[in-house]
Amino acid sequence: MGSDRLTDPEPAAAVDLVGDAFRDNAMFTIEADCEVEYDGRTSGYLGPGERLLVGKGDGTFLVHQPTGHKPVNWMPGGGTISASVSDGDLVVVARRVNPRERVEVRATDVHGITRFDAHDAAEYRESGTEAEMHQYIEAHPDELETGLRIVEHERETKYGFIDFFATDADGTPVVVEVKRVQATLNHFDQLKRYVSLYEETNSEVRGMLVAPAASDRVKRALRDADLEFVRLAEFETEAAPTKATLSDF
Amino acid sequence: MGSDRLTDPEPAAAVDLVGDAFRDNAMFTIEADCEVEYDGRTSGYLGPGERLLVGKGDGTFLVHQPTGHKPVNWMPGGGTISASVSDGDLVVVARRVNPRERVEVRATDVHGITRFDAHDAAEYRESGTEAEMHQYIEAHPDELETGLRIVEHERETKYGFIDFFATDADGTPVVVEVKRVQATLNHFDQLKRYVSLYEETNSEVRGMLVAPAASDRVKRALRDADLEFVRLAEFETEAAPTKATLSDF
DNA sequence: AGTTATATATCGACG
DNA sequence: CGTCGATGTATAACT
Repeated sequence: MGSDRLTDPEPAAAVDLVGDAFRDNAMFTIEADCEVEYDGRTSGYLGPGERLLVGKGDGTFLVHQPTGHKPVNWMPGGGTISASVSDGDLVVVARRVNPRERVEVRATDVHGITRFDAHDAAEYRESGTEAEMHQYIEAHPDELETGLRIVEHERETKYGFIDFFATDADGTPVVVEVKRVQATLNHFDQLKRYVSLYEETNSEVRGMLVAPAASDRVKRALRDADLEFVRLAEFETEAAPTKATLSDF
Repeated sequence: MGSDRLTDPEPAAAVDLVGDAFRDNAMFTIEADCEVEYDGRTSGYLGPGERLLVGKGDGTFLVHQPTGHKPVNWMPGGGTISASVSDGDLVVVARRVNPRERVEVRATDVHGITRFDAHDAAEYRESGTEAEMHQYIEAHPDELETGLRIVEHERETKYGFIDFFATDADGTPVVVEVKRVQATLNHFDQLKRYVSLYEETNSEVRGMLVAPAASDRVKRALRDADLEFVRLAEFETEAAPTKATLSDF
């Protein structure tokens, strides 16, 4: 089918297109002058202006202003999208139940509306994630410290999961927390929580935060708590090496 | 001007529209069969399929699959969007410098492309945020505990910011951490970090986590650490009361 | 520009 | 379905 387009449609025609698209599991986009209201986890109101509305078959609904990465209002998938005419305006409502929330758009002027029956079976494949960093560490624990031996990966404790439970060359236990990005105070907190747990039974336990970088404040917090920072910036993945592309930087 | 639309355009025409739109600070949407490649903080590839592409004048670029709230690939604002023809395909590239990253879309079939010169001066107004919860607590500290007195809001320490520094009826200092949502282990960590700091000089300091709810695990962690949970679910805002709407739940 | 904390975070994994 | 931790998190506030 591809895409259907209405330019400057009557509200009733737009209502039909939205209803049909949602029923048929299709996407739609609307360029419109509108007001937006949200009610749910918080509540909010956006006065008149021109925005791009996007709806998907899974109930996802987005209101995009002319700038910014994030939609100003939205509804994640799982709910329903419906449309109606009210006082001569197109009104689109996206709702869901858990949590109970609702986005309502009143469009006083619909410039255009497009239906798009998109078919997409592909899945995004990504390299360089924290999961791959874990694989690398498991295969090369010496990169963190000579003689380090991984005992367990993703060990569960009563206060959460430890990335790695290891022992050093002397046999002292080491709790290892790994971050793909610059370490934050919250990451320090996480490590501290796990280490505190082990200190209840073994005061000799060490704690190691592994990340490509950390701010001075984080490093000081670690030092004050007798925890360690280990820099690990580069790691090779088991997957295919980086491919050259036509338009490199 | 409103919106311009090309249906099943030649790649060269699409290139012109994208280039003009970005130059003129306008939004554009493209329905296309395409492949996507990302390189930057990580790298990834998305095989052929039909997606909705959205570009904005600030450099924001989004690739939306038929389902899901989040774009499968994106570029936040601040960078540039450019288009070209390569091997007969429309290629759109969005880049930015800090961090250095790039999204490249190769569209083998462009179903449609729409330019939208959106004007929007309105700002979103929201109620029920954590900032309002802070205001409420500052005005009604007794809601947390009888006799509690707020000494300082957003106090900076060497380990980060404390939501409230207070004293109880006995004059004992109380560190208060406030969450608008159900408390998590990370929130417990945060409070623990601040309290630990004060315990260095005053072992009598109390720590209070204020939230609408907390899981059993979090409550146990708090109890084990001699910290307290205070439930605060409802609070009135200084702002206008909730308005009734045409389409209530 | 760097750091910290919030978010209607969303999402996925696991129990 | 709740809980927990990662995210190419983005974003705002502040230094």
